[in-house]
Amino acid sequence: MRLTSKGRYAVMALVDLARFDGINPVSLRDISLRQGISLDYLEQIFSKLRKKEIVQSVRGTQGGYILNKKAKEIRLTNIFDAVDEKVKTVQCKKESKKGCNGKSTKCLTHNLWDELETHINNFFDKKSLDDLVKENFERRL
Amino acid sequence: MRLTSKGRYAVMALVDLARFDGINPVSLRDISLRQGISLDYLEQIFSKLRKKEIVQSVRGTQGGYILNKKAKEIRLTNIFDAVDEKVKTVQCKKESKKGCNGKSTKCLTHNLWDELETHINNFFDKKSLDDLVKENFERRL
DNA sequence: ATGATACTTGACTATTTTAGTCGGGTTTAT
DNA sequence: ATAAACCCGACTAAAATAGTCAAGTATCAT
Repeated sequence: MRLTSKGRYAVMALVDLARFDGINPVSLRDISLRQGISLDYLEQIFSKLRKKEIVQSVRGTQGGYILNKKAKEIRLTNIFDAVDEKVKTVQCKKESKKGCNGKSTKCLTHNLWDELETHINNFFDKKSLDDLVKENFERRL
Repeated sequence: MRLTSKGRYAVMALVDLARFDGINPVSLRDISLRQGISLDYLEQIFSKLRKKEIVQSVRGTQGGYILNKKAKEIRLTNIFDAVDEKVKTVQCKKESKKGCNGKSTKCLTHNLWDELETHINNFFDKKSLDDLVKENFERRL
């Protein structure tokens, strides 16, 4: 299982943004340069973040993005959700009446994968953007 | 992040095998039919499991595979490791002196991804094949 | 012996996902 | 006016995934 760049970049970019937040909007160009992420790709990512109301945009010169909520209230879950970084341990649709692999019953390991999914999501639920900024700050002392 | 079929199938197949283990070798054909997994694909998977000494093969008619260790001693970690299902949260090579994304320092969120990796691997370390067989048995009562 | 069953191996391929790129906008401060 | 920035949709190359396929070899039952 691997984390995709989109999810990773979204978090990196938001941590970067959060560190400067409250003063001026931060432009994607700056984030792109600091974090080494393609500007075009960042635009895609921030478009999603804006639609999910995690950030607000400021257009025009001197524009950029600012957080739309307190960093403490933004959790990894929210970020990943916004950019469609989902945790998927099974193929089978949840809604489907059928079991896994086209069988009529749930596969032998269905519960296991559900547990795993919960385990990972718990981690994402616990971490807020604020936590990340603070951890990062402490590391630098 | 998604779990690949290879990893999922490996675990499903081993749980299936473990339930019949101790009596006779279990053929991949049977596992294929019961679990709805392509026989050819199972052969690839079991080839890896055998090389990592998780199963033993018995050739010829009435042949198949048997566990090479006690189910209690086989952990998800071992299984995933055998079939190259790795947990990868960062792109950057561990060995590389350089940081992430070609920068000279570690990325702002490097610690986070390391933590996540550990969190997931802990889950895999705790679960043994025996646990899975038992859980499955209890569900059926 | 011989046929059937089952493991063994390696190469090949189609599909899907990922990770972007590209080209055109629109808005706004200076 | 113009440059800096956001905005949007379509396109594409590369990688990973999920298999398939072909040609074996070993062993058992008869």
